[in-house]
Amino acid sequence: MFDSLGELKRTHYCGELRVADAGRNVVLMGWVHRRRDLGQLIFLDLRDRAGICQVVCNRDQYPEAHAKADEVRPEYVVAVEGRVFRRQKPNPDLATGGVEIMATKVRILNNAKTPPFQIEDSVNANEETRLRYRYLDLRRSKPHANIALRHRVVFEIRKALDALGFYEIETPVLSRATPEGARDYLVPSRVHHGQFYALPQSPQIFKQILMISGMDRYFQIVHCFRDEDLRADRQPEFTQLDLEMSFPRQQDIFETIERVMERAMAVVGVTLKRPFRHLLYKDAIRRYGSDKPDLRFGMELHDATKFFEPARETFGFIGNVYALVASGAAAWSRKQLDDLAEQAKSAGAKAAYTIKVTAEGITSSLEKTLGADALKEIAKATGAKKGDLIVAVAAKEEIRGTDAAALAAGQLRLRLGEQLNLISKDKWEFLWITGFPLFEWSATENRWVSAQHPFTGIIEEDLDKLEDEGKRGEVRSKGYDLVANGVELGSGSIRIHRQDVQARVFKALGLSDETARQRFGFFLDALTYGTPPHGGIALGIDRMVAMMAGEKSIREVIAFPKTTAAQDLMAESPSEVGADQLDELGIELKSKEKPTATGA
RNA sequence: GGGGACGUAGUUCAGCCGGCUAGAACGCUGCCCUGUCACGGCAGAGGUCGCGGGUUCGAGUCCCGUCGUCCCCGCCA
Repeated sequence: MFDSLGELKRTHYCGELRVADAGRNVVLMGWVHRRRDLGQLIFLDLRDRAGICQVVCNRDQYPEAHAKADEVRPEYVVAVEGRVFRRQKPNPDLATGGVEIMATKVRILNNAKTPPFQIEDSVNANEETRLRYRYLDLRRSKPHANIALRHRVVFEIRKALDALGFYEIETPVLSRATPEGARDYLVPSRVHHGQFYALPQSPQIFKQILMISGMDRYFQIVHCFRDEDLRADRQPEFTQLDLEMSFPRQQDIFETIERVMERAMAVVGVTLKRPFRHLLYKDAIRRYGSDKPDLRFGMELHDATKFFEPARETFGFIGNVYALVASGAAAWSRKQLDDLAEQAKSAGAKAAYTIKVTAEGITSSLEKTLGADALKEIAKATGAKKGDLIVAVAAKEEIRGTDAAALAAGQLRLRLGEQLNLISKDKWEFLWITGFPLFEWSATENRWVSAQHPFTGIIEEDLDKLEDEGKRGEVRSKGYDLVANGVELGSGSIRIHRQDVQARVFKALGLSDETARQRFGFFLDALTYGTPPHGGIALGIDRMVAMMAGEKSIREVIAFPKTTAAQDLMAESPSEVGADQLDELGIELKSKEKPTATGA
């Protein structure tokens, strides 16, 4: 039943044919999307990556082609030779709907089992099935379009950076473990038993060394690895646009990225306003309760602490109180208010205190405690209008070094923005966040840790605070984040290029000279041989493309993603390895799990 | 590590307070059909109700455990 391709040459993609092609002899190749058998006539919808085209097989005119079409089933791979005809009854739902192919020859190049789900965007298969048969899933137009979009975005990024004089340089995938930060993926060495490579969490040190090497401008579209639990926006291996420049002002890095983003966004027809907005970290927290604020809507936080001061003990709240104005929510039902209280709690608030501003006046259960005048003042201070609901929150618990109440209010702001439909889907708000603290307090480790990584530069006037334990939380870094629509797309910094400053940071982090040498010795050595001022950034390609594609999960823009249990359902990785392989690596398993009755 | 949702034909799902000989749609198989395009018509096949245990006269349904997928918290410099 199978035919060979022979000398047959494809002339067009199925999806490209138009009325202007009528009269042409063409050869198409693709998958049988659907077959409609009317007896004398068989219609085949032939599909390839460009789209779908209808093929007609007529028993009277071309009996052999018809006989082949009779054998064909969905997802068979076929070649069709024929002539393009203008259709008498066009199909407006199809890009190629104005034409059809009268088949003179049909060749069956391969058969196919009945697929577990139909290759059709409108047919929902659950993600587990889709991932197990990812090759079939990717035949569908939406997943295909996402992967194609990713290609175009990455290609534009490469073109933009090439135009700006960047070299694309590959850095090692087998490297060394860096105990700071996320858990490493380790690869055992066969040659050196007991020693391990680590897969890079980022090429951070290598790209800085490339600056020391005089490469001046480096970039890489690079896979990075972190052995941490997964989320909709987190995979164990993910792709970054990593770049680094020598002798840059912060402004130069911003301009570079803004140009790159401008070209990338143009792929989906979005024109970005340059330059991007800037916001200081402390202002982002104070005004939006987030270090990655979504600026597609307003609803800024109002500091209402002083109004709530008389109730501090009664309510037993700690820290500050922030108020949000939910416009039009004064009319919310009891159930909606209950939901709001629930959401406030899950956002980290102790409770949600509400004040209704209506034509009849200002009403709230807070009146007893705060007094009617205070309510009026709050309404005035927040600018609430009639019909609005003021929601005030305090933090559930204190978090050292951060304003927990602001963060809770920020979370609530996002949910309210969504509920009140304030977020327009086609808006794009990019901004830079700067002025981050260099250190943050780690409650689990009970010490100061780098907010970003230990090579982040320091604002000069704060250098003196490095040695002052009490002021460590006040040291500002030269780091910056790129935020778009409330999503952190990337972060970077001007780096430390002086070894004396680097040594002081390690000391402030509580790393002894010895430990620092042990972990970063080769890098510290390199720093001493004439390191230029340098800085850079890394952007998450998966998140970027997911946003552009309108997808919630980055799995939708990764060809072969892993599940939340870090498995590849198609390739069935990770997998056990043979005893001989382990033996070669000098590895002995501690205990081998007995396969369960239900096991794979 | 913790919390939540889900798991029933190939697929997506329904199955109420325990009575099921487990249904629907799509898909699949065979036959018919010259203008279909989610073709249509007729006939048919297809199930370890994720897995294990328990309660019960009786379990898809209730209970316990377990496995898997997804979402969230922790974690992710």
